[in-house]
Amino acid sequence: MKLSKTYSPKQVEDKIYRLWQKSGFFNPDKRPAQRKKTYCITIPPPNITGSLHMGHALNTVVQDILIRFKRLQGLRTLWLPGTDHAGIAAQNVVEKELKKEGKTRFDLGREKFIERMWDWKKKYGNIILDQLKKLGASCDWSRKVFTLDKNYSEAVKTAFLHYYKKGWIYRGKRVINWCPRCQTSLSDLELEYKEEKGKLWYIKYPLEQKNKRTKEQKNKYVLVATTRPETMLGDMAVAVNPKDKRYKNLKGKKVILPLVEREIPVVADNLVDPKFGTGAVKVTPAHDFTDYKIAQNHNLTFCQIIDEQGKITEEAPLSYQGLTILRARQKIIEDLKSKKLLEKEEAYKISIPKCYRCSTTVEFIPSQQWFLKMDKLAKMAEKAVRQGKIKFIPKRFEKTYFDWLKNVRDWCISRQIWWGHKIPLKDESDVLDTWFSSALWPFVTLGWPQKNNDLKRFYPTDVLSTGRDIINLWVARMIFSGLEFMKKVPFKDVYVHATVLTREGKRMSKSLGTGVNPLDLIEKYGADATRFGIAWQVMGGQDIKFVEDNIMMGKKFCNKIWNAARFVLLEIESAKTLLLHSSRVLVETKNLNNVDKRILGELNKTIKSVNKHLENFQFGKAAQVLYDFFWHDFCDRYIEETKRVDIGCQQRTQKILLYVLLTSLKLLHPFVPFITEEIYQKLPLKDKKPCLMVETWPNSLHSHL
RNA sequence: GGGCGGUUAGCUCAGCGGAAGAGCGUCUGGUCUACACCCAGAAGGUCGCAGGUUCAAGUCCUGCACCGCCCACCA
Repeated sequence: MKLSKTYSPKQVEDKIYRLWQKSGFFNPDKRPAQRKKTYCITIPPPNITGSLHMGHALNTVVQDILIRFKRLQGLRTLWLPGTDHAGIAAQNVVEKELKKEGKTRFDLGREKFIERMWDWKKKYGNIILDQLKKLGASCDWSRKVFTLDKNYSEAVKTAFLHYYKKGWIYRGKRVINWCPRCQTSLSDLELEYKEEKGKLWYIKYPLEQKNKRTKEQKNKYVLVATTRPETMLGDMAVAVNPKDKRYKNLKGKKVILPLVEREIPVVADNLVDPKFGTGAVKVTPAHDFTDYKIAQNHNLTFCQIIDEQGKITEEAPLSYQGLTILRARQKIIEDLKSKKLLEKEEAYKISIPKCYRCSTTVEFIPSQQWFLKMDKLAKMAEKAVRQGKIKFIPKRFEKTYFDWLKNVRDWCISRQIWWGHKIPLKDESDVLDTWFSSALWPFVTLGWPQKNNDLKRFYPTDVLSTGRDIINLWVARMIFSGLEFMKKVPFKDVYVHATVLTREGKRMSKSLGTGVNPLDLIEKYGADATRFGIAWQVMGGQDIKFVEDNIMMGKKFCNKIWNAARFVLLEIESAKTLLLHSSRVLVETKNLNNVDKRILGELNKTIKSVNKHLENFQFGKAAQVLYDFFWHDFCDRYIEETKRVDIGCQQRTQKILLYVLLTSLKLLHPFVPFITEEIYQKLPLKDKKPCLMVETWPNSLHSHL
């Protein structure tokens, strides 16, 4: 029973984690004596390519606190873990490996390449889950799911065919986002816009001259402003706003598209912003979404001049064919200059769409793809939140969700990569957007489409905890999928956790070396200290500027807990037979002196406060309340008082010491599970549970104190 | 172009209508037996700026500035 003077996490953590795993109590079916009520969180499945960063750490801490809290309260608690196959992201990693060998995926062929993907997955795919264990995550590993498991694939197929039969999935040639490097389409949410310095070029589009002898018409032209002159090769019109008086006379006229020498009409459309540039814009239906709409409004045809490699197609004049976009741009500018058709150029800030997985500039090109109709699904998803069936915490993130749903376009669900779920139709070689399968996560993990026991018991799940960057990418799609396939929302609360930033308030970035590796923190301070320090900083959804000082505070606090326990164990050593039933509330309340009453009263307040804060996702507040009680009320005041106490009172004091310690351990356990478990294992209690993890959460009973 | 969040002690943050708080850091003192990753105590803030509401405002309202994030069809 002798404890070392300082707490050493390394001697405790792995041992305790093994103890938990051996107990089987992460699995709700193995845990004895619990209430019927369930509590379930399906983990946001990390990508198999991922390695733990501070965002994961924060999210893991949050979820594990909730799960352990509810488990102690006696609920049938399931935290279901798993990983995501991460289509493009994972494929890119293996393609990079291949590149080192001087090969591409096309050299291997589809089948071999997918074999290679699975090899990679087997080797590295579970690393991140092992890292979660280091943090103490109490997931039921026996239920672990991977989004390409056989059952999962079946479920995806079922879901696809369900939509297909309903007529909500259709195939069509549309302008889509295309990554020339990944060689695949991307959904709107898979783009990241980056602001760059660009230019705005003003180009003269000469008016068609029917009668060459009319002098007035000579040298007449429409001035058009563009940031992407190369797309002019595919222009099918020039458009102006119908209310724009400057161009009143141009209606019905035609202009000659420079360099191509093609005749194109001037059209009037409300989509044109008269304040931009000259108020007259070029219309390239094949390579711009707005232009595509304008083209539809005026029955214009396409002319695709950029291909899937990002090169100029044969639709363009010969001299430009095969050039890359940048080369084509240069040449076009030169050619325009020499023809004196370039009026001027201005510096201009421009937002460039980049592939969110490889940062290559994305092109807009027409392509044959599969789409999922969004109108009805979006309405369902919106309604569920409006009716309060799902709550966002903090509430303001509802807005992000509603705004997206309001304007959402049909979801392009086909991808031209190989790693993923194949579209389950004959002669289809495309795979589904990785988010199509992720969208089914909360119920497929529980067994859907089979109607098994887990699905019945645990769906709808209770909380989804996630970062704000995937509210639409993932959360919204889970919500409508849940409503469509289960007829019920997939979770009741969406907790949108803080973003962990650097001390300077910037995004943590691996490549810039500004990231903090949680594993380093665990190594340096211990898992409990890391958890407590992180939880301490979780305040009302506010972003966290990470400072390591807080982890140090966590470490000191752990040491304080350790030493308080040492003291209590020393104090009660003399009382050979013990003392407390772990489940019994206390001790008789007579014979208490004021010091006793005070500590028990404070303890009582602390229990109430911790309950309240945890129910409200106020992790930082709960941590601070506990810290304050344990350190100041218990250690600084009560323990110091007991050192002065008369010998006659000892036994009562011993009981209170043990009682307050035990109760504190229970309250602290969700935050610092390892150290509290380790101490619990050493307490002399009469009817000790096998683990603190499955003890009974304290009631706040002694209000009369 | 819209929207959201932030601006409080040297640092990171609580407080959101009634006498300025925590952790870390700093300083002073202490420590024979739980802990120096300790104890007792102290210093340190005209609560971003300017107006307004109120008996009373970090706390509510209006405007502005700076920092950060999100959305958008600025071609």
